[in-house]
Amino acid sequence: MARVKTEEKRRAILEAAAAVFAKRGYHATTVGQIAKHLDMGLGTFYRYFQSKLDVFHAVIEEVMGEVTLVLASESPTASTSLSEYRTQVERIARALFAAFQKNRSLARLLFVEAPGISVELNEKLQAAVTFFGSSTQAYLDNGVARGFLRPALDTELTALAINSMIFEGVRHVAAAGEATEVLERWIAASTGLMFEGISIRP
Amino acid sequence: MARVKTEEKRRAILEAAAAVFAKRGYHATTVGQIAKHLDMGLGTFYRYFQSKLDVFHAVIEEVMGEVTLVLASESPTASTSLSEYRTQVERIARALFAAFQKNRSLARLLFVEAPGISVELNEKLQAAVTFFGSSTQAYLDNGVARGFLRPALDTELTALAINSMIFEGVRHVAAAGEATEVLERWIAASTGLMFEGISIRP
Amino acid sequence: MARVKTEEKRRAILEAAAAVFAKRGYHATTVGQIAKHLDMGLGTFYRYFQSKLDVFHAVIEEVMGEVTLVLASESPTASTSLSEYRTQVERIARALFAAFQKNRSLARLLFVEAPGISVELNEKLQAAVTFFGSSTQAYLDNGVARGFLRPALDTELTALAINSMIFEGVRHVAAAGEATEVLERWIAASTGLMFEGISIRP
Amino acid sequence: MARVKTEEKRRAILEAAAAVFAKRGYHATTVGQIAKHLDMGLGTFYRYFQSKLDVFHAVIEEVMGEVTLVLASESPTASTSLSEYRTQVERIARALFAAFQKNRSLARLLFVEAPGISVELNEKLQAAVTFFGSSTQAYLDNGVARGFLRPALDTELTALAINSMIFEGVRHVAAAGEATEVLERWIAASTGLMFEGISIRP
DNA sequence: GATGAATGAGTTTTCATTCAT
DNA sequence: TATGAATGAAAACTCATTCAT
Repeated sequence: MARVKTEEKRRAILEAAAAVFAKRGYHATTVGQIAKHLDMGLGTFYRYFQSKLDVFHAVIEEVMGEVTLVLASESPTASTSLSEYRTQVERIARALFAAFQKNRSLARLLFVEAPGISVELNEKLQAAVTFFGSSTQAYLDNGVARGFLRPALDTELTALAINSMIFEGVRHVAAAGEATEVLERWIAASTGLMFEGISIRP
Repeated sequence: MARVKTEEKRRAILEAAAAVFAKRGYHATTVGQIAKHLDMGLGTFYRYFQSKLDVFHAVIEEVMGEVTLVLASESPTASTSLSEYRTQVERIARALFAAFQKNRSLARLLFVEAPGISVELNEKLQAAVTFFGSSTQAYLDNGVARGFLRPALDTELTALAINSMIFEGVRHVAAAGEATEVLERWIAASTGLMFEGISIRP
Repeated sequence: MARVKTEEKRRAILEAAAAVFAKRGYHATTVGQIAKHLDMGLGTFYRYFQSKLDVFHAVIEEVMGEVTLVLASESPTASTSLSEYRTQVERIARALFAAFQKNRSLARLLFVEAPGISVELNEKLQAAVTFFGSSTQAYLDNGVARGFLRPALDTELTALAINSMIFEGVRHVAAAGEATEVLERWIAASTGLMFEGISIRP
Repeated sequence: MARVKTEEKRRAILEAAAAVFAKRGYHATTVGQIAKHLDMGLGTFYRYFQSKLDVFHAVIEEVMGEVTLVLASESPTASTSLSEYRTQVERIARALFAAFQKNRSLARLLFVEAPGISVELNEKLQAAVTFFGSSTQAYLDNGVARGFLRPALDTELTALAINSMIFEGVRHVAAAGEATEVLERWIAASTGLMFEGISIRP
């Protein structure tokens, strides 16, 4: 039971920290502000997290976990045709947007704050980007193998380029406030670019 | 003569600052480190820049200036055919890579550190991103008007998506050390994606 | 209980600050010296006062409060005869001397340091001087109205002149160390001057 | 000739320093400001004065010198009657007011800034006050000896009380801007107080 | 477990003074 | 003699972290 209570409190602190970090940024946030956000003693914070950096790591991991969850819910080899894959991509994109839509500032935290905080964090971020890259690459490889994507595709780097578009989309839409319309336009534009390119078809 | 010397010293401090900022990040950098990097008294720094933030602004503006220079050297309406435009895009990409190749960490500074430092700086960055966006959009509009790009193109958002790919490329190649080979692969992959998309042509 | 302890500590810092300020002057005093005076960490000071200027304001207000208290305990219209008024003046003078006797250097702080520190403080001081002036003027007006003071008296400026004598007396006696004798002489001299003037009576 | 030029320059710096000190106060004044006031190199200052404190001492001595000059132009034993002495006192008061009227802020410098700067300066000021005291006392002793002042006068402390009135008058009139009227009222009020006291004559 | 007072290392910034030109 | 670039000591202030209650 104490276990449960402890876990709950840790979770509460984590969420308060995420909120304050998202609002003020890592450096401008003080541990005192996080504590006050919960009407909690300053010292209590240190019973649940070792340091300010520690809770920031936890927040970032939480966010990365959600992204991972989205990716894990889809299979890279599920699609057998172009249209299936396109549908799958749109589904993934929407899920990612939704994850960040909950708290738009989290995107800023993840993409803007985090890499500048510590080498360790930056490496973790880079690892995640690489992981997302190989994940996307697996989808592309599947498409090439099944013959519905171009055979000459440099799947490794193309995967990175696609991911950058997706994450930029998250950033952009997150910045655009109430954004359902922008979201739809972004998905249309980026999947259009991704699947057909910009040049006119012969 | 004093004028010249002063300008030289200011430049030297600017470059030292850029180096240290790039290496350690804004917050982890102390003015003392910048001074020590030049074997210079701490107070001397303050003869040339008003504050740590001041020199950081100057560094960022310097970098943005170089990017602007690259874009300004090309005309959005110069290309009259698909192949001309594709050549132009590759030329711009190479020039951008070269600009950041001088000091690879500058990309990190610009894209990762800067937005989190001050509201003013963030706005400046956002303005630049928007500007680069409209610039790219002008190229796309030209292509649509001349009939060599898809007529249905959402040129505004597609421009942002393309830019995100390009800047991610800069980041990626910059991170890859000695990188001529990676650069060529990136350019091939991203222009391939950009012009033809990933799907097999009917 | 914490409330009480907090108030006590604040008071202790206030008194330590008064002592150091009185001894070394505002500018020559460092917050570190105040802290060391109490064998206290530097940061602790900033838990109780916002800044060095803040604690100085508090010290000055404390001193001005004591003076105001002395004046408030007497009524300008109480005296109905010359001898009553003379007794009242001596009583006020003694009370003022006593107030500053506790810590002699406070007079220096109030009259010498304070006006040069900040515009705000100077205005507060000027307001106090003006207030003490009108207070004294009320006593003089009472005496004129009751017919025991000279009818032609310029009560406004004469009040200021009298006050300057009194405060100079405070300063002088404060500077004279163990001073009962000097105090008595000063009171005799200044009330003699005040009531009879220096010229021989016809 | 060089001698003369040197003396002139020193004088110019002295006056510039007085002006800036008077305007901004000792601590807020920087040596650079004094130099700029003369369109002069910063280093040049140090060819004429050893330090910032050095020039401040010189400025204060200059002001005290003027006061001394006023006192020296009168003789404590010159007056042989009450009316002669009263005329003499008014003459001295006017001369003192005139000396400070040239630059009103000098009064603030002398009475407010100076005592807080250094122990040495404070002692010099105290010595001056004592000196002015004995000077005034000599006048009073003369009056008592010649029989036109009260024989019981405590001439030492009465002298200090009178001086405090006079200097407070300088301060007050100096603070009152264009002040001929205030000056006349002050002289009337303070000499009235000084010679006749406030009580009605029997 | 909870608290919050105490701490002091670490940073930015100023400016009197020096000294090479 | 004049200059002003260079210097670094000194001071205010912040805040993550500790620990006694």
